[in-house]
Amino acid sequence: MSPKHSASCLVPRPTDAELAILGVLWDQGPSTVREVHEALNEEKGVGYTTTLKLLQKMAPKGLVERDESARAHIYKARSKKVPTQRRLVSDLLTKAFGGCTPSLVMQALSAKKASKEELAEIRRLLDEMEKGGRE
Amino acid sequence: MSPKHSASCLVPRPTDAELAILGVLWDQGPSTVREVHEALNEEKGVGYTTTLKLLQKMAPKGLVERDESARAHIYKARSKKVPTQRRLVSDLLTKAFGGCTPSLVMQALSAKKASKEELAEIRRLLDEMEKGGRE
DNA sequence: CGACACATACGACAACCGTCGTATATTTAG
DNA sequence: CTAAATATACGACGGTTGTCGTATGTGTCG
Repeated sequence: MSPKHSASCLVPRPTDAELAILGVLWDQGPSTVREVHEALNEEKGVGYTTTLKLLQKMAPKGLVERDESARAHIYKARSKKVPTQRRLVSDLLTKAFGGCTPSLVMQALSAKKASKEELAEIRRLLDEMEKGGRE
Repeated sequence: MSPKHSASCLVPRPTDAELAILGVLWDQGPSTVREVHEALNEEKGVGYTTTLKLLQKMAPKGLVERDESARAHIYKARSKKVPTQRRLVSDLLTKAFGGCTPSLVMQALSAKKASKEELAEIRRLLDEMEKGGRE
């Protein structure tokens, strides 16, 4: 039993709005409030102070950290992308699928038709998975 | 473009507690409040009136419907299992994975190690998927 | 210097979620 | 018939979310 994963248990599950912000930080790397805000507002129009407040609330939660050395504080994602994704999907798996992975995968595939390339990639994942850890 | 899916767009996304209740209704079929409550309380202890209120709030949302002909009202899931699952996973796909299905599948597989049988089943799904709708 | 742009801080707020207590009506047991 | 059990109705509340307005401090440019 590797003491690796489990990632971040103290960090709460990000809400939708928080996830959108994290997405920007994951994409762009450390950013000022304004940078986050503008990247976000390409999609939906929300006030600048809203983004600011969101970021401020996310810091004590451990979702982001900030560097206040400059006048415009720099925010940086603290919860990493992959563990967060894994956590969210794991949550959904237990809460909505009773832990049945194939069922979730099936719904994922039928929710959005995957391209031929994507299907091939998933197949490759299965191969690696079977080669690697055996149950 | 088949006018099939899209399922229920008026129905709001069920919250965690609502999803737990829907799970019971999907399993047991139409049930009284007490039946739902007791099935739910195998896991976690919550007051009877809490379950009652939840169900009452879910009715106007369209998540459940109720038959008040008997003294003990009978509640019945109105949002079906598979479309709801699909909706939830589709939501997660866009909000947390940028629509990249293989990434979601990969995280799903590494979140909970799937058994050999499950992996085989997923493979079967992929076969069917490739045989069926081509993009 | 003075005015304006821009940064953070922070209180307020409406909506929602899950929780429960209590009131009230109805059935059932004795 | 009366009392206990059981059902629904519903108000209330503490916590969270996402939204914003406003106050205030700090650069910058003419």
